Amino acid sequence: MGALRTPRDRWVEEGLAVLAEGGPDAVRVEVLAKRLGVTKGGFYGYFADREALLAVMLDAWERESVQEVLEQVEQEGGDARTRFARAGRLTFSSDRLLPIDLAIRDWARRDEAVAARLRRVDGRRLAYLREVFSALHDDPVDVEARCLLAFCLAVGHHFLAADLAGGAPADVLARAGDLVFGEPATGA
Amino acid sequence: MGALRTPRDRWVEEGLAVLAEGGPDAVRVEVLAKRLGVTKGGFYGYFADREALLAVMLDAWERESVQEVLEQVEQEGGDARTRFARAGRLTFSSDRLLPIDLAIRDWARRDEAVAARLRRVDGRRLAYLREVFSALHDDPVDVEARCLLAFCLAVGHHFLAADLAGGAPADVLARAGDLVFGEPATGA
Amino acid sequence: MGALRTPRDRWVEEGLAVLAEGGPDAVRVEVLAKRLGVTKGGFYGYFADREALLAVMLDAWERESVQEVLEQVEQEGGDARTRFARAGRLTFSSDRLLPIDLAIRDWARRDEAVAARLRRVDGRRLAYLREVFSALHDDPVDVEARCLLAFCLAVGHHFLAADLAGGAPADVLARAGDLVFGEPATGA
Amino acid sequence: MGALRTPRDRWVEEGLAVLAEGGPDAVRVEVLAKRLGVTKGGFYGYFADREALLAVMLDAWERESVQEVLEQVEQEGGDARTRFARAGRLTFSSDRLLPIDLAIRDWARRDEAVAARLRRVDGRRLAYLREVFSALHDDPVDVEARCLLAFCLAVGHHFLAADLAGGAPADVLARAGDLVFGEPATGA
DNA sequence: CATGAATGAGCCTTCATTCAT
DNA sequence: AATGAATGAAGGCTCATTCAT
Repeated sequence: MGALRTPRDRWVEEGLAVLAEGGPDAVRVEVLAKRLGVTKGGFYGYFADREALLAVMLDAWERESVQEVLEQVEQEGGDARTRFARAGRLTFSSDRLLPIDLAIRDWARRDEAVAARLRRVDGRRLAYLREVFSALHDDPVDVEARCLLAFCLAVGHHFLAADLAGGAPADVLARAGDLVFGEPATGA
Repeated sequence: MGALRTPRDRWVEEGLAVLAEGGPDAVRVEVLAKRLGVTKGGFYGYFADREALLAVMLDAWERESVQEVLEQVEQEGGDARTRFARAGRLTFSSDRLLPIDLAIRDWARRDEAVAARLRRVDGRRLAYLREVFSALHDDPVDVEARCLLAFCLAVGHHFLAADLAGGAPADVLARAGDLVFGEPATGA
Repeated sequence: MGALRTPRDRWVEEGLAVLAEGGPDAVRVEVLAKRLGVTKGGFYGYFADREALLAVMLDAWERESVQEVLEQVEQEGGDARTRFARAGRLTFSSDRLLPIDLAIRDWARRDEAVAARLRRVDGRRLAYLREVFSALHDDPVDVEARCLLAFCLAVGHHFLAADLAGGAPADVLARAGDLVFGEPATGA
Repeated sequence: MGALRTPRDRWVEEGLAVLAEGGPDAVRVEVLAKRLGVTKGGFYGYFADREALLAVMLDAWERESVQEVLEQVEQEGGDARTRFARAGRLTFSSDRLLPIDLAIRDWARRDEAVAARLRRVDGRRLAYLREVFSALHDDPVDVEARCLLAFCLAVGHHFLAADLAGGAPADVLARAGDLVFGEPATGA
């Protein structure tokens, strides 16, 4: 998807790939040029400077990670938990989007402009989560608490290194999901 | 605590401070020298190169974040939830340790040697968590799921940017804790 | 006056404007293109390279600063001092020509080809000056000395920075003129 | 004089030499490094950036061209015209100072900070000139006019390219001096 | 012709590293 | 050990120039 649209887009695409791999400090004009097989001089025909590229990269990520994901989710329909799972999968299981998302989360801790963008994105995701949980629980505090847990689970387990992280067996993850969703069937 | 022990330790200390503020890429010999008020040439009397400092920094962090925290927790005693809360507070509420912990989590995603260390640390924390939850729940799968949730909650919410993150009201956080701990008494 | 004749001339015109503002180093193809609202690629349809433009710029300046000025001066007639004053005004009071003239004077100190052109131009101006002063003074040495002084006064005061430079009151400038022209009537 | 004092001074010295030869745009860190036989990296141990060097260069020039010249002039004594001639010779006949002075004059036309410095320097020179001429003439307007002429003569003829400039025979220059100084004995 | 795209050289600046003192 | 000085590699940015369309 978007292998090589305009040459400008290729810089953005490659920038996001490097961001995912090495964080914002690794996004260097020279590195991108080498990966794209062009010379770095050409970069400045598309962007005023490195900062400008980073901004455009964030624009692209913001657009892609909210609009496109939600559109796809709603198009396919399903009940609350189904749609939630699909949104989560699209965002947090995408080999492409997930590492970018995690890199931006770390970046946001040091750069207020990035934090503002992440707030916008997470805000929309949260709104979506609230909608899902509101269909399952009445108590507003309960809904908020479950939103928080779901979000932390989705994001946080990628920052965990113990065996429980990637290596958590399916039944443990499923049980954790049950706890968050509050399935009364859990105990059964 | 350990403000300026040996001059070598001061490099490590300052390195961890910069790591917390700007990530591993920001840990530059020149920056540390300026902050310490010495010349960078002296650095190489203590460390072979920049890599060596990073390794020693990780050693120091590993020691401090596991041994020292757990020692202090066990020394003061208390029931499961109390000891858990204290361990969490020592690790995740420390103005000093928390930002280092988060920086290392991100770093670990790109550097396998760092990831290995974080696995060791998180492994010990997880073992402690398991102990806590085993006292409250019998089903091993349940215990694992609650460990996972507790850990994700503790770590993950620092990587969230929406209003729910830092701005979550106390009652929402408390309810989330209840859900994780599975206190039947909460709803009553 | 010659605002936009042929598109080629517009490059020359703009080049001279930039030369006046920032000296020869500031005459860059990219800058001119931006000021002209075209792309720099088109430049090479008119000029072999940057050097060629500089040469054509000097051609244009030489033509304009000698032929056109003198033509206009002679056309209008008058006595020696009147014609001199007019020539001086046309050259050294023109918002357009003066800054170009000064820029080229400095440039000539570093580039022999430019110096050669300036010698041609100044030579013709000097010949004109000689004519003027010969009508007022008999001693050839006196004429030469007054030519030198008049020329230095006209050119030099633009390179002075003290209060006497731009801020010289009218009566001081007039008195300096009297001294150069040697009007015996001045003291009377 | 000042062949190789501190290594830092060598950068300044070389910077002034290049300024004299090629103007401020020619003062490039890389060029200076090559001329000094060192690598450009070392430059930044002495100066924050290229701008800082330019500022220090101007400091050095200002000091040298005012203090040192006037000190030497006054030390040796003599009558007005003698001291004036010596000051002029020290400033405008120095193979070292003259080209720097001319380069700075041109630079000052485009850079207000440089213009401010040149105003300071020219101001002090003008004060000195006034002193000289006041001893010879009573009328203040006359004194100012002769100051202006003397200054323009000293500076301006270096910006002239005609044969009259460098090639003016000694008797013409002497006569010009007579006109400026207003020697009544000239005709004798 | 004029444009968009790219090249390559040059320059500014940073920084890890070395070394004589 | 610590400093001052220097090195060399890297990376950001500019700009003259070329070329296909």
